[in-house]
Amino acid sequence: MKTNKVSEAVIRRLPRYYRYLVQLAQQGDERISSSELSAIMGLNASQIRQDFNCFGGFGQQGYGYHVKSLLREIAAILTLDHTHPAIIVGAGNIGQALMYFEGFEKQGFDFRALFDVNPELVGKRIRGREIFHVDRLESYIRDNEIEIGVIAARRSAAQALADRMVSAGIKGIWNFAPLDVQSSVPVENVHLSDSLFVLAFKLSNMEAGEEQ
Amino acid sequence: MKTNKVSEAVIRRLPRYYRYLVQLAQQGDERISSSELSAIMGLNASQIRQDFNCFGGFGQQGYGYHVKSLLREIAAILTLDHTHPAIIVGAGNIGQALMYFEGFEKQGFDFRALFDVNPELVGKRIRGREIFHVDRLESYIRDNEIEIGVIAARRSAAQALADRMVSAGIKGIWNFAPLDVQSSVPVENVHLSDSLFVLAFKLSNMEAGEEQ
DNA sequence: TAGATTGTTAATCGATTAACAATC
DNA sequence: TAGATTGTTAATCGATTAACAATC
Repeated sequence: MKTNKVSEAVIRRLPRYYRYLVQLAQQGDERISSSELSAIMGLNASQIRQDFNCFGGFGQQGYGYHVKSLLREIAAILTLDHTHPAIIVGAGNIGQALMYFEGFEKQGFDFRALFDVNPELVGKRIRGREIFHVDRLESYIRDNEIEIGVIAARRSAAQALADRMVSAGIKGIWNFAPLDVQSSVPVENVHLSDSLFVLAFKLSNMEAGEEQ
Repeated sequence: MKTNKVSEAVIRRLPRYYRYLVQLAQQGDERISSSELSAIMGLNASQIRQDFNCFGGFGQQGYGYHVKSLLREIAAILTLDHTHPAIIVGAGNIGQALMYFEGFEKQGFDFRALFDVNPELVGKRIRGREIFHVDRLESYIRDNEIEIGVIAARRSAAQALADRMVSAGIKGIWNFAPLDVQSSVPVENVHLSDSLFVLAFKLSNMEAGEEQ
């Protein structure tokens, strides 16, 4: 698996391939060609082949792609074949909702603890995972070799929390606060309101039937 | 405001401009040039000018952009200057968490009701908004002229819910279920796990310090 | 007026799509 | 072998960036 320089566009399509391949595998499909997959996903077949070939050839001429093998390869590329220890900072509605997501756990994302400043929350448990005071953030990250830090805190606290987590050795940040967190480690900003605003824009500006 | 053909890339930058302009306005800045904004946002100044000029010229040669005016223009483009009646289908953790987001309401998104199939949830209220049985989905949408339908239901129910909402006259769908909902109206798919997978990929594949 | 900065056209870059030889 | 479909190179398309005349 040669991962030289994969463009952001390709990376963002990988989880989508993964989703469709899981579905194909579940319905028992053994093989699929790039053109069949392109029809299902609404992509171009060439693009699909180009994308897969960023990571090495997974197909076979005259046959196409073996669904299970391809799925395993994509899962490996996305590192879904190992566990990612994670914590959630901010035990409010978003933090708690994320903790209840069963899908993440199945995919190897292990949300081990929550952190909050609210003394009424500290000590409680969400889905069996303890809420600690945020004072213990750094030591917990170090002691448990946490990889991913989820920011589900208020906007004003987000950047400082990111800095603290990075200094404690976190490897990546999943940010739900409505600002662009800056960091030396990879950050994924989930801007829910940005997405809602784009929808609102399209509501008024797209002609009927323009969307797939 | 001439909105001819604005590319998806430009549309997705608009909420980001909006966020930064809100901040600039809050800290009392009166004017900003495209190059100053480009430095703050990590974009190219030409791109910023090109983006704004998709919607008409908001600036003034030799001066730059008046922050408040520009903010008002971007808000209008994103239709944040009027109210968007919305409902949430699925009163589980995600649905409830979205209902508790105060930011959306301030921006004109009015989540008026929730819907669920669970009889233990039906009749309860979340933040003052009633949870109805999903049987009443279509009539509620029609009677209250709901624009936006949020899908916070399980994957298996998502597509059928989308179809039902569209047939009842919904104008756009904000989908949190982990599949690509197909629809004749605009859809914004918020794929949380996709975003987490991208982060996991970058964790292993990005060299230190590659991220901004 | 001189200086600054936009609006806009032109150049570049990168991503998508097409084409086809390789090969199962 | 013939047919099918990949892997990969080449062409196209669109988005980003640069340049500069217009103008406040």
